[in-house]
Amino acid sequence: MSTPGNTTSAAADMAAGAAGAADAAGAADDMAARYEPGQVELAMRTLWKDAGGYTAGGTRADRKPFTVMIPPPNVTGVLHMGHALNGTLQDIVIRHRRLLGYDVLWVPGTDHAGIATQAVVEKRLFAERKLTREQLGREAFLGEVWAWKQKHGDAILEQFARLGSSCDWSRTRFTLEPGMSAAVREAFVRLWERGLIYRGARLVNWDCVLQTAVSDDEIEHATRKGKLYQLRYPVLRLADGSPPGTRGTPTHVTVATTRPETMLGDSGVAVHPEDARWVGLIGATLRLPLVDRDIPVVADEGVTREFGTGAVKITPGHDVADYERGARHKLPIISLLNKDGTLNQEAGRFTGLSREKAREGVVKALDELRLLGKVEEIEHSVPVSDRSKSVIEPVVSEQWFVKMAPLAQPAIAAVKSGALRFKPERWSKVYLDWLTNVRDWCISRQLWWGHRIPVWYDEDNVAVASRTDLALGSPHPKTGKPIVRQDEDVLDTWASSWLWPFATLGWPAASADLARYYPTQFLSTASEIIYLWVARMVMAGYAFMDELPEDKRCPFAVCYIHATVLDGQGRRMSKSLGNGIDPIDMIEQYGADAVRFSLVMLTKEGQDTKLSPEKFEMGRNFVNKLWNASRFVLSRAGRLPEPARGADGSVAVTALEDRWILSRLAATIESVSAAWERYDFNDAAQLLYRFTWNDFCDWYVEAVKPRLGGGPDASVTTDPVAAAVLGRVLQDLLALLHPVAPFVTEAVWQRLRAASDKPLAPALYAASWPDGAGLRRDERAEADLALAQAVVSSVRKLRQQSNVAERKAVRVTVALPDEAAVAGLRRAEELTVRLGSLESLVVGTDPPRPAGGAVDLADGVEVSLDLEGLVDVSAQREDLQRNLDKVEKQLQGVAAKLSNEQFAGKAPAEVVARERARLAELTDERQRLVGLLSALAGRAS
RNA sequence: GGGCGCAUAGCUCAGUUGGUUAGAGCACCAGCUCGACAAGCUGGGGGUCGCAGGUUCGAAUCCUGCUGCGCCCACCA
Repeated sequence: MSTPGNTTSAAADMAAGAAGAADAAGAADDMAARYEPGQVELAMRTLWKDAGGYTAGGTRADRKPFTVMIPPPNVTGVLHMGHALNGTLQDIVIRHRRLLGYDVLWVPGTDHAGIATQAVVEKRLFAERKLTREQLGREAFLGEVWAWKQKHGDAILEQFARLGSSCDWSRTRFTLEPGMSAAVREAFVRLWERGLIYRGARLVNWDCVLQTAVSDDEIEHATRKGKLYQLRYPVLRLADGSPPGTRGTPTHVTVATTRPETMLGDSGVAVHPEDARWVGLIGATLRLPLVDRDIPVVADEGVTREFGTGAVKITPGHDVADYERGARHKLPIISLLNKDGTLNQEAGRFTGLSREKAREGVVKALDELRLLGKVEEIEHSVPVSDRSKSVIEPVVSEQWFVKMAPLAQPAIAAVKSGALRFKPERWSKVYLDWLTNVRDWCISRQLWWGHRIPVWYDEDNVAVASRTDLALGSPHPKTGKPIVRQDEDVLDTWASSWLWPFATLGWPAASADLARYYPTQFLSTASEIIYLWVARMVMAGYAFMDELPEDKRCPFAVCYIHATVLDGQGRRMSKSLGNGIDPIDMIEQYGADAVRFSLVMLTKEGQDTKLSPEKFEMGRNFVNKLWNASRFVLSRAGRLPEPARGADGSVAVTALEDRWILSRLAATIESVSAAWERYDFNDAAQLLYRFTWNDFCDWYVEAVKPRLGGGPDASVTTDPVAAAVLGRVLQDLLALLHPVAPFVTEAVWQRLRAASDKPLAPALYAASWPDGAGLRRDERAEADLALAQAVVSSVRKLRQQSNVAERKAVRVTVALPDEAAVAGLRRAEELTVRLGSLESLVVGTDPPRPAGGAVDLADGVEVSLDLEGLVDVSAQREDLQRNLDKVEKQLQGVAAKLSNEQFAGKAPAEVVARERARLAELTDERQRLVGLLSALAGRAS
């Protein structure tokens, strides 16, 4: 893969040039011992911005496109941890694909969030100027909202940028801008033409504070304390006209309700048709108290006999279940409420009262009439508006609806056919369940901030939808009569955001962007908007992109549902609880890379995660480790030459540690590439963490130190092979880490570039993904080095156990299980001696053990230190005994397994053989440990 | 009421299709100013994998039930 030199920009060159002078030693001069994220982030953002490389198309117009649409945050919003996580995941995908050479487009933008934004501005207007929107008027009020949007609306995008998000800022969109209006109107009119839009009086969720209808998906259910009241309605006459009490029938019907004031709007009572208690009353007429209305008793299968008294009052105007029940029995709908939640003239003497006052009044009045039964304290669930937190009232109101069932079909098929895949997969069930039971969508909102419904009426109230504005007085396209008004309402916010994947690309115009970047490949979002947004976008894709071939309509191929970020106690982070952790605070405290890396390390495939500020230390420490390792390489390795290649094209190295790290690098490139590709973000981060910290820093850098100049021994000069390997590993490592930690990797890259003899891309973000060229797995090097690691670790342990200073050279004898291992350790001898600070190393399958000394035995590797009486006998004994206990226990398990005939008969031969070998190893190890312990006992006495 | 998820070391979490000795970070203990890094280095201790059954030669892993916690959906008034 070639480095895309064509993305070179003068600015990046300049920044790179400034970062390091021609002499390599200077590359690390300006690197502080502690990584300072603030400075680096500012500099890198400037570099990226000036380079302009986030803009899609351009010199990459010949590449394969890869598109991601940001879930547009609300303009009113501030960045929270969910955004930070989601922004990080999307940026990882985008940066990874950019490095792979794709023409990536990540479209940023914001959502006008009708209700939320209007509420914020209304609140401020009242707080600052004591004005309501009605006092200001529609035009002036909208002016206020726009002014507010201009001033605060981009704050959240700026916060995304601080996180390092590499969005194409030149394509920033807003759901209420003119281009979106054209899309919204086109979509509305098309639905209208297809007969999928209708207006009707329906029971809707009414928010009495915001005075608008809200959709089912905008309400939440809160558990509140309340009372369950029993009300007694007197029987007026039975079905056949006979008086109450005839044939032993009850003289009153007792019903229960948590909202007694709604009884004013009752138009019937329902009982189960087979309920013995009430069967005689079916068809009877009741006299509804307080309003003296005559209402029937009807039989309804839907009534649960076991619940309460088995009789249910029916209030079709203010209860969803009753609305349907009332419709079944053709009962009149009585609306009791004004828009603000006060009672209207239907409420008789309670007219004008608030819901709460009316409730008190009704209860008191019924009590006085001795028609109030039992009153119980209960906990029940109450619908509450997401936005205003006020109790939602179901009310009957004229609204616009979209018929959803036809739109849902292709969206269901998309998941069933695999055109759309959820990750984690389980969310597809949630998505499908909603779509298969989808209800019609109430899309009108009684707000001002939003897309005005493109419907006009003539003097007879005949409605028509239009792509263009119809002037007052102009002829109605259907009736020819003059247009007298436009619909006052605006559309639900989601009626614009469901068009996001293509409206942002210019639809309904046939734009080049739309042709090139639709459909997108990846969408990452929160589970809570699967219904509100994800499902609707898929429906919209199939409904409006229908000129595209079937397989190009689905707006995204993968929908990744990210983890929910919870606080340290496992609660949702929310403003009201005040338990949120501000990502910007964290970025300032720990750095953007640390925030990104920590979030990815902490969230495994959409599993909810508990977060507390200290968690970011992990990322900060890691970034600092990488920074310092880089600082070391740049300051000690001198110029970094391009590694020489052998005849077979592989990097030519002979030193064990070189072969080993390149082998580990090959493995890491492969596994990390696969993990990013699969969107297994956490796996990739874990792999990178281990490779960077354990393989590269702990072992390779330590192993290679003596081959580098600039150290304590002035006579040592840098081995060019070591420098080449260091350069190569660092270069690839930076690229591998760049998607998750863009700032630090770019900052180091700029310096590496200055120190490297190989021509590197002027900026890492536009460089190329490591292709593993010249690298290969070297199993023998990995095995040999593992032996060295085992011996060195044992030596260190014995040193501590015996209080021998770390750098004091010791004589060591190692006994290994077989000749192959002996040969392996001999190949790693030089390294072992050096890293273990050994004076001498004797290796064999059964070498003569030093007379007195400390011994460690693990995994068949027996390491003895010749210490001549320095041994702390009790510590040794304790350690060996603990070891022996463990071995005994394991031995028992393995022996039991092997003596089980079933095991030998049924387990695969390979497994049985492995167990046999294990038995032999353990037996040998036990024998040795017993011997060592008895020898120790002899010495102690 | 229905659905989904979680329960593994003191804490936060990994643990692929069942198969040698269940891992990491933090915390803890002990020792380290060694020329990248104390945001560090080295070593160590710590888990009957929520409970009870079942399937299997073999279960943290698969099945059933239970308990606890969380989320989503739902018109039991």
